[in-house]
Amino acid sequence: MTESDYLQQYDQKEFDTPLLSVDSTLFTYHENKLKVLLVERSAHPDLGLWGLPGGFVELQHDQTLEQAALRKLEEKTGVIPPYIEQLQTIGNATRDKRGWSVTICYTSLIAHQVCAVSIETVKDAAWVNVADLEAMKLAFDHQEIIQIALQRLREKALYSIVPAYALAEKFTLPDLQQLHEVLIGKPIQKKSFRRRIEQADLLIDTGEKRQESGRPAALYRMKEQSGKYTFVRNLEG
Amino acid sequence: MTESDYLQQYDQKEFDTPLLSVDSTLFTYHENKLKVLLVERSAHPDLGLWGLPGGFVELQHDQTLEQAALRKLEEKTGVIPPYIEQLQTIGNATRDKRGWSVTICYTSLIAHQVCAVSIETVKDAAWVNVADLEAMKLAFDHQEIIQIALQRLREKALYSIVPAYALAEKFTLPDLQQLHEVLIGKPIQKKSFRRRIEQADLLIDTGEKRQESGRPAALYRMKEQSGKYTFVRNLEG
DNA sequence: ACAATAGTGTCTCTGAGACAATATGCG
DNA sequence: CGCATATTGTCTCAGAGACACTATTGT
Repeated sequence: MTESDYLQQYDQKEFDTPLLSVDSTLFTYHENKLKVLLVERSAHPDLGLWGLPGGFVELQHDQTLEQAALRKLEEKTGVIPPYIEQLQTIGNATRDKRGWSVTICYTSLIAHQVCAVSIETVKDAAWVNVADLEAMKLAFDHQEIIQIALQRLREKALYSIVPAYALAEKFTLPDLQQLHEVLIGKPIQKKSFRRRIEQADLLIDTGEKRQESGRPAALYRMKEQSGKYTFVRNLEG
Repeated sequence: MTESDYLQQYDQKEFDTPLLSVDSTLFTYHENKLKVLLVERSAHPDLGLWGLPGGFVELQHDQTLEQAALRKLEEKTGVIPPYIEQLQTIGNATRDKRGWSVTICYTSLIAHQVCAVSIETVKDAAWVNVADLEAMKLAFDHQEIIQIALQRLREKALYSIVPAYALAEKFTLPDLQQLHEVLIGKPIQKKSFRRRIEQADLLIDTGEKRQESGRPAALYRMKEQSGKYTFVRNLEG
Protein backbone atom coordinates (compact mmCIF):
# COMPACT_ATOMS: atom_id res chain seq x y z
CA MET A 1 0.00 0.00 0.00
CA THR A 2 1.29 3.44 -0.81
CA GLU A 3 1.25 6.28 1.64
CA SER A 4 -1.49 8.09 -0.22
CA ASP A 5 -3.68 4.98 -0.25
CA TYR A 6 -3.08 4.69 3.47
CA LEU A 7 -4.02 8.30 4.10
CA GLN A 8 -7.14 7.88 1.99
CA GLN A 9 -8.58 5.08 4.09
CA TYR A 10 -7.29 6.31 7.44
CA ASP A 11 -10.01 6.81 10.01
CA GLN A 12 -8.90 8.27 13.27
CA LYS A 13 -12.01 7.18 15.13
CA GLU A 14 -10.95 3.57 14.90
CA PHE A 15 -8.47 4.10 17.66
CA ASP A 16 -8.97 4.69 21.32
CA THR A 17 -7.35 7.92 22.26
CA PRO A 18 -7.25 9.88 25.51
CA LEU A 19 -9.21 13.01 26.17
CA LEU A 20 -7.05 15.97 25.32
CA SER A 21 -7.29 19.46 26.70
CA VAL A 22 -5.24 22.60 27.14
CA ASP A 23 -5.13 24.46 30.46
CA SER A 24 -3.35 27.62 31.52
CA THR A 25 -2.21 29.14 34.76
CA LEU A 26 -2.42 32.88 34.26
CA PHE A 27 -0.68 34.85 37.00
CA THR A 28 -0.65 38.50 37.80
CA TYR A 29 0.58 40.75 40.61
CA HIS A 30 -1.57 43.37 42.23
CA GLU A 31 -1.45 45.11 45.59
CA ASN A 32 1.51 43.07 46.75
CA LYS A 33 -0.27 39.80 46.05
CA LEU A 34 0.34 37.15 43.47
CA LYS A 35 -2.92 36.08 41.88
CA VAL A 36 -4.04 33.34 39.56
CA LEU A 37 -7.03 33.38 37.24
CA LEU A 38 -9.69 30.76 37.95
CA VAL A 39 -12.94 30.06 36.16
CA GLU A 40 -16.06 28.34 37.40
CA ARG A 41 -16.84 25.15 35.54
CA SER A 42 -20.16 25.30 33.75
CA ALA A 43 -20.23 21.67 32.65
CA HIS A 44 -19.70 18.21 34.01
CA PRO A 45 -17.54 16.81 35.39
CA ASP A 46 -16.69 18.89 38.46
CA LEU A 47 -19.48 21.29 37.52
CA GLY A 48 -19.50 24.30 39.84
CA LEU A 49 -15.94 23.87 41.01
CA TRP A 50 -13.34 26.44 40.12
CA GLY A 51 -10.47 25.48 37.90
CA LEU A 52 -8.01 26.65 35.30
CA PRO A 53 -9.08 28.37 32.12
CA GLY A 54 -8.80 25.88 29.31
CA GLY A 55 -10.67 23.37 27.23
CA PHE A 56 -10.49 21.30 24.12
CA VAL A 57 -8.50 22.11 21.04
CA GLU A 58 -10.70 23.23 18.17
CA LEU A 59 -9.25 21.40 15.23
CA GLN A 60 -10.84 23.78 12.76
CA HIS A 61 -9.65 27.00 14.34
CA ASP A 62 -6.50 26.38 16.34
CA GLN A 63 -3.31 25.92 14.39
CA THR A 64 -1.14 25.07 17.39
CA LEU A 65 -1.55 24.07 21.03
CA GLU A 66 -0.27 27.44 22.16
CA GLN A 67 -2.85 29.19 20.01
CA ALA A 68 -5.55 27.09 21.62
CA ALA A 69 -4.32 28.11 25.08
CA LEU A 70 -4.15 31.77 24.10
CA ARG A 71 -7.64 31.63 22.61
CA LYS A 72 -9.08 30.38 25.89
CA LEU A 73 -7.25 33.08 27.81
CA GLU A 74 -8.44 35.79 25.48
CA GLU A 75 -12.02 34.61 25.90
CA LYS A 76 -11.74 35.15 29.64
CA THR A 77 -9.55 38.23 29.86
CA GLY A 78 -10.28 40.06 26.64
CA VAL A 79 -6.58 40.32 25.82
CA ILE A 80 -3.69 38.16 24.73
CA PRO A 81 -1.10 37.92 27.47
CA PRO A 82 2.46 39.08 26.68
CA TYR A 83 4.09 35.96 28.09
CA ILE A 84 3.19 32.32 27.66
CA GLU A 85 5.32 29.26 28.14
CA GLN A 86 4.58 25.59 28.08
CA LEU A 87 4.65 24.24 31.61
CA GLN A 88 4.13 20.49 31.53
CA THR A 89 1.82 17.89 30.08
CA ILE A 90 -0.02 15.72 32.52
CA GLY A 91 -1.64 12.55 31.33
CA ASN A 92 -2.87 9.50 33.16
CA ALA A 93 -5.81 7.17 33.55
CA THR A 94 -7.22 8.71 36.69
CA ARG A 95 -7.19 12.50 36.56
CA ASP A 96 -10.54 12.74 34.78
CA LYS A 97 -13.58 10.65 35.68
CA ARG A 98 -14.36 10.19 32.01
CA GLY A 99 -11.18 8.19 31.50
CA TRP A 100 -7.61 8.53 30.26
CA SER A 101 -6.99 12.23 29.99
CA VAL A 102 -4.13 14.45 28.89
CA THR A 103 -3.75 18.14 29.50
CA ILE A 104 -1.07 20.35 28.03
CA CYS A 105 -0.49 23.08 30.60
CA TYR A 106 0.81 26.58 29.99
CA THR A 107 1.99 29.30 32.31
CA SER A 108 1.15 32.83 31.35
CA LEU A 109 1.66 36.25 32.86
CA ILE A 110 -0.20 39.50 32.45
CA ALA A 111 -0.49 42.95 33.99
CA HIS A 112 -3.44 43.19 36.32
CA GLN A 113 -4.71 46.49 35.02
CA VAL A 114 -5.02 45.52 31.37
CA CYS A 115 -7.61 42.86 32.06
CA ALA A 116 -9.12 43.75 35.43
CA VAL A 117 -12.16 45.39 33.87
CA SER A 118 -12.88 42.58 31.51
CA ILE A 119 -12.63 39.99 34.25
CA GLU A 120 -14.89 41.87 36.60
CA THR A 121 -17.64 41.73 33.98
CA VAL A 122 -17.32 37.98 33.56
CA LYS A 123 -19.20 36.32 36.37
CA ASP A 124 -17.43 32.98 36.06
CA ALA A 125 -13.85 34.27 36.15
CA ALA A 126 -11.90 35.69 39.07
CA TRP A 127 -8.43 36.49 40.31
CA VAL A 128 -7.63 34.42 43.39
CA ASN A 129 -4.77 35.19 45.74
CA VAL A 130 -2.26 32.41 45.55
CA ALA A 131 -2.15 32.43 49.34
CA ASP A 132 -5.86 31.61 49.49
CA LEU A 133 -5.65 28.68 47.13
CA GLU A 134 -4.75 26.14 49.75
CA ALA A 135 -8.21 26.30 51.28
CA MET A 136 -10.00 25.77 47.96
CA LYS A 137 -11.06 22.56 46.32
CA LEU A 138 -10.37 22.91 42.62
CA ALA A 139 -11.50 20.86 39.66
CA PHE A 140 -9.46 17.84 38.52
CA ASP A 141 -5.77 18.11 39.45
CA HIS A 142 -5.69 21.85 38.90
CA GLN A 143 -4.50 22.56 42.42
CA GLU A 144 -1.46 20.44 41.73
CA ILE A 145 -0.85 22.07 38.35
CA ILE A 146 -0.87 25.52 39.91
CA GLN A 147 1.70 24.39 42.47
CA ILE A 148 3.96 23.12 39.70
CA ALA A 149 3.56 26.40 37.85
CA LEU A 150 4.37 28.36 40.99
CA GLN A 151 7.46 26.36 41.67
CA ARG A 152 8.69 27.00 38.15
CA LEU A 153 7.93 30.71 38.41
CA ARG A 154 9.83 30.86 41.71
CA GLU A 155 12.83 29.26 40.08
CA LYS A 156 12.66 31.74 37.24
CA ALA A 157 12.64 34.59 39.73
CA LEU A 158 16.12 33.43 40.78
CA TYR A 159 17.74 33.58 37.38
CA SER A 160 15.58 35.70 35.07
CA ILE A 161 13.23 38.67 35.03
CA VAL A 162 10.35 36.76 33.49
CA PRO A 163 8.09 37.80 36.39
CA ALA A 164 8.21 41.34 34.97
CA TYR A 165 5.52 40.28 32.50
CA ALA A 166 3.11 40.24 35.41
CA LEU A 167 3.62 43.98 35.80
CA ALA A 168 2.35 46.90 33.77
CA GLU A 169 4.31 47.84 30.68
CA LYS A 170 6.14 50.53 32.62
CA PHE A 171 7.30 49.62 36.07
CA THR A 172 9.87 50.64 38.64
CA LEU A 173 12.76 48.56 39.90
CA PRO A 174 11.32 48.49 43.42
CA ASP A 175 8.08 47.11 41.90
CA LEU A 176 9.93 44.32 40.21
CA GLN A 177 12.08 43.58 43.20
CA GLN A 178 9.03 43.33 45.42
CA LEU A 179 7.43 40.85 43.06
CA HIS A 180 10.57 38.75 43.05
CA GLU A 181 10.63 38.88 46.83
CA VAL A 182 7.06 37.65 47.03
CA LEU A 183 7.95 34.79 44.71
CA ILE A 184 11.18 33.84 46.39
CA GLY A 185 9.70 34.33 49.83
CA LYS A 186 12.58 36.29 51.25
CA PRO A 187 14.11 39.75 50.91
CA ILE A 188 16.62 40.53 48.19
CA GLN A 189 19.43 43.04 48.53
CA LYS A 190 18.39 45.95 46.36
CA LYS A 191 21.97 46.55 45.35
CA SER A 192 22.35 42.99 44.08
CA PHE A 193 19.06 43.14 42.27
CA ARG A 194 19.74 46.41 40.54
CA ARG A 195 23.33 45.56 39.73
CA ARG A 196 22.53 42.40 37.82
CA ILE A 197 19.70 43.97 35.84
CA GLU A 198 21.78 46.97 34.93
CA GLN A 199 24.81 44.90 34.06
CA ALA A 200 22.78 42.63 31.77
CA ASP A 201 21.17 45.67 30.15
CA LEU A 202 17.67 44.21 30.29
CA LEU A 203 15.52 47.31 30.77
CA ILE A 204 14.98 50.64 29.07
CA ASP A 205 14.70 53.75 31.18
CA THR A 206 11.65 55.57 29.87
CA GLY A 207 12.81 58.82 31.46
CA GLU A 208 9.51 59.05 33.32
CA LYS A 209 9.21 58.80 37.06
CA ARG A 210 6.54 57.57 39.39
CA GLN A 211 5.99 58.85 42.83
CA GLU A 212 3.91 57.54 45.67
CA SER A 213 5.60 58.76 48.80
CA GLY A 214 9.25 59.56 49.05
CA ARG A 215 11.69 59.88 46.23
CA PRO A 216 10.20 59.26 42.76
CA ALA A 217 11.27 56.05 41.08
CA ALA A 218 12.38 55.69 37.49
CA LEU A 219 9.98 53.88 35.17
CA TYR A 220 11.44 51.17 32.96
CA ARG A 221 10.11 48.86 30.33
CA MET A 222 11.50 45.54 29.19
CA LYS A 223 13.64 45.16 26.14
CA GLU A 224 12.35 42.81 23.47
CA GLN A 225 14.14 39.61 24.42
CA SER A 226 14.74 40.26 28.10
CA GLY A 227 12.46 37.40 29.12
CA LYS A 228 14.83 34.93 27.51
CA TYR A 229 17.89 36.16 29.34
CA THR A 230 19.22 33.97 32.13
CA PHE A 231 21.77 35.16 34.63
CA VAL A 232 24.80 32.92 35.02
CA ARG A 233 24.53 33.21 38.75
CA ASN A 234 21.30 32.73 40.70
CA LEU A 235 20.03 34.74 43.58
CA GLU A 236 20.05 32.73 46.79
CA GLY A 237 17.11 30.37 46.94
CA MET B 1 -28.44 16.16 34.91
CA THR B 2 -26.23 14.79 37.64
CA GLU B 3 -22.58 14.07 37.14
CA SER B 4 -23.14 10.32 37.22
CA ASP B 5 -25.87 10.57 34.56
CA TYR B 6 -23.47 12.60 32.48
CA LEU B 7 -20.67 10.09 32.85
CA GLN B 8 -23.06 7.28 31.96
CA GLN B 9 -24.00 8.70 28.59
CA TYR B 10 -20.63 10.22 27.80
CA ASP B 11 -19.16 8.98 24.54
CA GLN B 12 -15.70 10.20 23.77
CA LYS B 13 -15.93 9.31 20.10
CA GLU B 14 -18.45 12.07 19.53
CA PHE B 15 -15.67 14.62 19.60
CA ASP B 16 -12.93 15.37 17.18
CA THR B 17 -9.64 15.01 18.90
CA PRO B 18 -6.08 15.19 17.63
CA LEU B 19 -3.84 12.21 17.11
CA LEU B 20 -1.81 11.72 20.24
CA SER B 21 1.55 10.03 20.56
CA VAL B 22 4.53 9.83 22.84
CA ASP B 23 8.09 10.11 21.53
CA SER B 24 11.47 9.94 23.24
CA THR B 25 14.94 11.13 22.52
CA LEU B 26 17.24 8.60 24.15
CA PHE B 27 20.85 9.74 24.33
CA THR B 28 24.00 7.95 25.27
CA TYR B 29 27.72 8.63 25.17
CA HIS B 30 30.21 6.19 23.72
CA GLU B 31 33.72 6.54 22.38
CA ASN B 32 33.69 10.30 22.79
CA LYS B 33 30.50 10.67 20.77
CA LEU B 34 27.02 11.65 21.77
CA LYS B 35 24.49 9.32 20.20
CA VAL B 36 20.73 9.23 19.88
CA LEU B 37 18.54 6.17 19.39
CA LEU B 38 16.57 6.07 16.16
CA VAL B 39 14.15 3.47 14.85
CA GLU B 40 13.06 2.76 11.32
CA ARG B 41 9.37 3.32 10.74
CA SER B 42 7.54 0.16 9.74
CA ALA B 43 4.19 1.79 9.00
CA HIS B 44 2.74 4.73 7.16
CA PRO B 45 3.14 7.62 7.18
CA ASP B 46 6.84 8.20 6.56
CA LEU B 47 7.34 4.45 6.25
CA GLY B 48 11.00 3.58 5.91
CA LEU B 49 12.28 6.83 7.37
CA TRP B 50 14.11 6.84 10.67
CA GLY B 51 12.58 8.57 13.62
CA LEU B 52 12.25 8.65 17.37
CA PRO B 53 11.10 5.65 19.35
CA GLY B 54 7.52 6.22 20.38
CA GLY B 55 3.94 5.54 19.49
CA PHE B 56 0.43 5.66 20.78
CA VAL B 57 -0.59 5.44 24.39
CA GLU B 58 -2.19 2.09 25.19
CA LEU B 59 -5.12 3.05 27.32
CA GLN B 60 -5.42 -0.43 28.77
CA HIS B 61 -1.80 -0.84 29.82
CA ASP B 62 -0.23 2.53 30.39
CA GLN B 63 -1.15 4.34 33.56
CA THR B 64 0.74 7.53 32.76
CA LEU B 65 2.35 9.24 29.79
CA GLU B 66 5.79 8.62 31.22
CA GLN B 67 5.03 4.91 31.54
CA ALA B 68 4.00 4.85 27.91
CA ALA B 69 7.29 6.48 26.92
CA LEU B 70 9.29 4.06 29.06
CA ARG B 71 7.44 1.08 27.66
CA LYS B 72 8.40 2.05 24.12
CA LEU B 73 12.01 2.53 25.14
CA GLU B 74 12.13 -0.81 26.89
CA GLU B 75 10.77 -2.51 23.79
CA LYS B 76 13.71 -1.19 21.79
CA THR B 77 16.54 -1.31 24.30
CA GLY B 78 15.54 -4.16 26.60
CA VAL B 79 16.00 -2.00 29.67
CA ILE B 80 14.37 0.91 31.45
CA PRO B 81 16.60 3.97 31.33
CA PRO B 82 17.67 5.52 34.64
CA TYR B 83 16.74 9.04 33.62
CA ILE B 84 13.69 10.36 31.88
CA GLU B 85 12.30 13.85 31.80
CA GLN B 86 9.48 15.45 29.93
CA LEU B 87 10.88 17.66 27.20
CA GLN B 88 8.06 19.44 25.45
CA THR B 89 4.72 18.76 23.83
CA ILE B 90 4.37 19.66 20.21
CA GLY B 91 0.97 19.90 18.65
CA ASN B 92 -0.27 21.51 15.49
CA ALA B 93 -2.33 20.92 12.40
CA THR B 94 0.54 20.23 10.05
CA ARG B 95 3.17 17.97 11.61
CA ASP B 96 1.40 14.76 10.62
CA LYS B 97 -0.18 14.15 7.23
CA ARG B 98 -3.11 12.44 8.89
CA GLY B 99 -4.18 15.69 10.53
CA TRP B 100 -3.96 17.57 13.81
CA SER B 101 -1.36 15.75 15.85
CA VAL B 102 0.13 16.07 19.30
CA THR B 103 3.26 14.41 20.61
CA ILE B 104 4.46 14.47 24.18
CA CYS B 105 8.25 14.27 23.99
CA TYR B 106 10.61 12.92 26.59
CA THR B 107 14.36 13.07 26.95
CA SER B 108 16.04 10.04 28.37
CA LEU B 109 19.62 9.00 29.07
CA ILE B 110 21.24 5.61 29.37
CA ALA B 111 24.65 3.99 29.54
CA HIS B 112 25.75 2.65 26.17
CA GLN B 113 26.94 -0.70 27.46
CA VAL B 114 23.73 -1.77 29.18
CA CYS B 115 21.73 -1.76 25.99
CA ALA B 116 24.27 -2.05 23.18
CA VAL B 117 23.75 -5.79 22.80
CA SER B 118 20.01 -5.58 22.73
CA ILE B 119 20.05 -2.83 20.14
CA GLU B 120 22.45 -4.64 17.87
CA THR B 121 19.99 -7.53 17.65
CA VAL B 122 17.11 -5.29 16.67
CA LYS B 123 17.37 -4.56 12.98
CA ASP B 124 15.17 -1.47 13.06
CA ALA B 125 16.94 0.36 15.89
CA ALA B 126 20.33 2.04 15.89
CA TRP B 127 22.49 4.54 17.71
CA VAL B 128 23.26 7.51 15.48
CA ASN B 129 26.00 10.01 16.17
CA VAL B 130 24.45 13.35 16.88
CA ALA B 131 27.02 14.89 14.54
CA ASP B 132 25.70 12.76 11.66
CA LEU B 133 22.08 13.73 12.17
CA GLU B 134 22.21 16.86 10.11
CA ALA B 135 22.56 14.88 6.88
CA MET B 136 19.58 12.63 7.61
CA LYS B 137 15.96 13.11 6.71
CA LEU B 138 13.91 11.98 9.68
CA ALA B 139 10.22 11.23 10.02
CA PHE B 140 7.77 13.98 10.92
CA ASP B 141 9.40 16.83 12.88
CA HIS B 142 11.73 14.50 14.73
CA GLN B 143 14.84 16.28 13.56
CA GLU B 144 13.55 19.42 15.20
CA ILE B 145 12.60 17.61 18.39
CA ILE B 146 16.09 16.19 18.72
CA GLN B 147 17.56 19.66 18.37
CA ILE B 148 15.32 20.95 21.13
CA ALA B 149 16.35 18.03 23.32
CA LEU B 150 20.01 18.68 22.63
CA GLN B 151 19.71 22.30 23.47
CA ARG B 152 18.10 21.46 26.78
CA LEU B 153 20.75 18.86 27.54
CA ARG B 154 23.47 21.38 26.77
CA GLU B 155 21.92 23.84 29.18
CA LYS B 156 21.74 21.17 31.84
CA ALA B 157 25.43 20.46 31.36
CA LEU B 158 26.06 24.02 32.53
CA TYR B 159 24.25 23.77 35.86
CA SER B 160 23.75 20.10 36.72
CA ILE B 161 25.32 16.67 36.35
CA VAL B 162 22.30 15.14 34.66
CA PRO B 163 24.49 14.04 31.71
CA ALA B 164 26.08 11.51 34.08
CA TYR B 165 23.09 9.25 33.44
CA ALA B 166 24.47 8.68 29.95
CA LEU B 167 27.51 7.01 31.51
CA ALA B 168 27.94 3.61 33.10
CA GLU B 169 26.97 3.25 36.72
CA LYS B 170 30.58 3.75 37.76
CA PHE B 171 32.49 6.46 35.98
CA THR B 172 35.51 8.70 36.47
CA LEU B 173 35.50 12.44 36.78
CA PRO B 174 37.49 12.84 33.56
CA ASP B 175 34.79 10.74 31.84
CA LEU B 176 32.07 13.03 33.05
CA GLN B 177 34.02 16.16 32.30
CA GLN B 178 34.66 15.00 28.75
CA LEU B 179 30.96 14.38 28.22
CA HIS B 180 30.15 17.85 29.49
CA GLU B 181 32.77 19.29 27.20
CA VAL B 182 31.24 17.53 24.21
CA LEU B 183 27.85 18.94 25.16
CA ILE B 184 29.02 22.46 25.88
CA GLY B 185 31.33 22.44 22.90
CA LYS B 186 34.30 23.92 24.69
CA PRO B 187 36.88 22.85 27.28
CA ILE B 188 36.15 23.14 30.98
CA GLN B 189 38.79 23.82 33.61
CA LYS B 190 39.18 20.53 35.41
CA LYS B 191 39.72 22.29 38.70
CA SER B 192 36.41 24.15 38.36
CA PHE B 193 34.59 21.03 37.35
CA ARG B 194 35.88 18.91 40.21
CA ARG B 195 35.53 21.65 42.79
CA ARG B 196 31.85 22.19 42.22
CA ILE B 197 31.02 18.50 42.20
CA GLU B 198 32.99 17.86 45.34
CA GLN B 199 31.60 20.88 47.11
CA ALA B 200 28.01 19.87 46.33
CA ASP B 201 28.75 16.34 47.47
CA LEU B 202 27.06 14.74 44.48
CA LEU B 203 29.10 11.59 43.95
CA ILE B 204 30.24 8.60 45.95
CA ASP B 205 33.81 7.43 45.62
CA THR B 206 33.57 3.66 45.16
CA GLY B 207 37.20 3.23 46.20
CA GLU B 208 37.86 1.48 42.89
CA LYS B 209 40.14 2.88 40.22
CA ARG B 210 40.22 2.59 36.50
CA GLN B 211 43.35 2.80 34.46
CA GLU B 212 43.85 3.21 30.77
CA SER B 213 47.16 4.91 30.40
CA GLY B 214 48.68 7.17 32.97
CA ARG B 215 47.55 7.61 36.51
CA PRO B 216 44.47 5.55 37.45
CA ALA B 217 41.29 7.54 37.96
CA ALA B 218 38.88 7.10 40.85
CA LEU B 219 35.53 5.54 40.00
CA TYR B 220 32.44 7.28 41.31
CA ARG B 221 28.74 6.65 41.20
CA MET B 222 25.92 9.14 41.56
CA LYS B 223 24.07 9.70 44.77
CA GLU B 224 20.33 9.12 44.68
CA GLN B 225 19.08 12.65 44.04
CA SER B 226 22.14 14.11 42.35
CA GLY B 227 20.31 14.54 39.08
CA LYS B 228 17.98 17.06 40.71
CA TYR B 229 20.76 19.25 42.05
CA THR B 230 21.34 22.55 40.33
CA PHE B 231 24.43 24.65 40.92
CA VAL B 232 23.77 28.27 41.82
CA ARG B 233 26.42 29.33 39.40
CA ASN B 234 26.67 28.10 35.82
CA LEU B 235 29.74 27.12 33.91
CA GLU B 236 30.48 29.57 31.14
CA GLY B 237 28.27 28.90 28.13
C1' DA C 1 13.81 69.78 59.22
C1' DC C 2 11.86 65.14 58.92
C1' DA C 3 9.69 61.06 56.97
C1' DA C 4 9.70 57.99 53.26
C1' DT C 5 11.34 55.84 49.55
C1' DA C 6 15.00 55.54 45.59
C1' DG C 7 19.40 54.79 44.43
C1' DT C 8 24.83 54.40 45.31
C1' DG C 9 29.50 53.12 47.50
C1' DT C 10 32.16 49.82 49.13
C1' DC C 11 33.60 45.79 51.72
C1' DT C 12 33.36 40.78 52.13
C1' DC C 13 32.97 36.20 50.46
C1' DT C 14 32.03 32.36 47.28
C1' DG C 15 33.09 30.04 43.48
C1' DA C 16 34.61 29.99 38.39
C1' DG C 17 38.76 30.59 35.23
C1' DA C 18 43.63 30.03 34.56
C1' DC C 19 47.47 27.46 34.92
C1' DA C 20 51.34 25.59 37.40
C1' DA C 21 52.67 21.92 40.41
C1' DT C 22 52.31 17.13 42.14
C1' DA C 23 50.91 12.31 42.16
C1' DT C 24 50.54 7.67 40.34
C1' DG C 25 50.42 4.40 37.19
C1' DC C 26 52.85 2.30 32.85
C1' DG C 27 56.84 1.05 29.79
C1' DC D 1 63.56 7.60 34.28
C1' DG D 2 60.05 9.48 30.98
C1' DC D 3 55.31 9.47 29.31
C1' DA D 4 50.50 9.93 30.12
C1' DT D 5 46.85 11.02 32.70
C1' DA D 6 44.76 12.25 37.41
C1' DT D 7 44.52 15.29 41.10
C1' DT D 8 45.67 19.44 43.85
C1' DG D 9 47.35 24.38 44.99
C1' DT D 10 46.78 28.91 44.45
C1' DC D 11 46.05 33.34 42.21
C1' DT D 12 42.71 36.35 39.90
C1' DC D 13 38.28 38.11 39.00
C1' DA D 14 33.16 38.60 38.64
C1' DG D 15 29.31 39.13 40.97
C1' DA D 16 26.12 38.23 45.13
C1' DG D 17 25.32 39.59 50.12
C1' DA D 18 25.52 43.09 53.65
C1' DC D 19 24.84 47.43 55.05
C1' DA D 20 25.83 52.22 55.44
C1' DC D 21 25.39 56.36 52.99
C1' DT D 22 23.44 59.87 49.78
C1' DA D 23 19.47 61.76 46.89
C1' DT D 24 14.87 63.43 45.99
C1' DT D 25 10.42 64.05 46.77
C1' DG D 26 6.26 65.57 50.12
C1' DT D 27 4.72 67.53 54.46
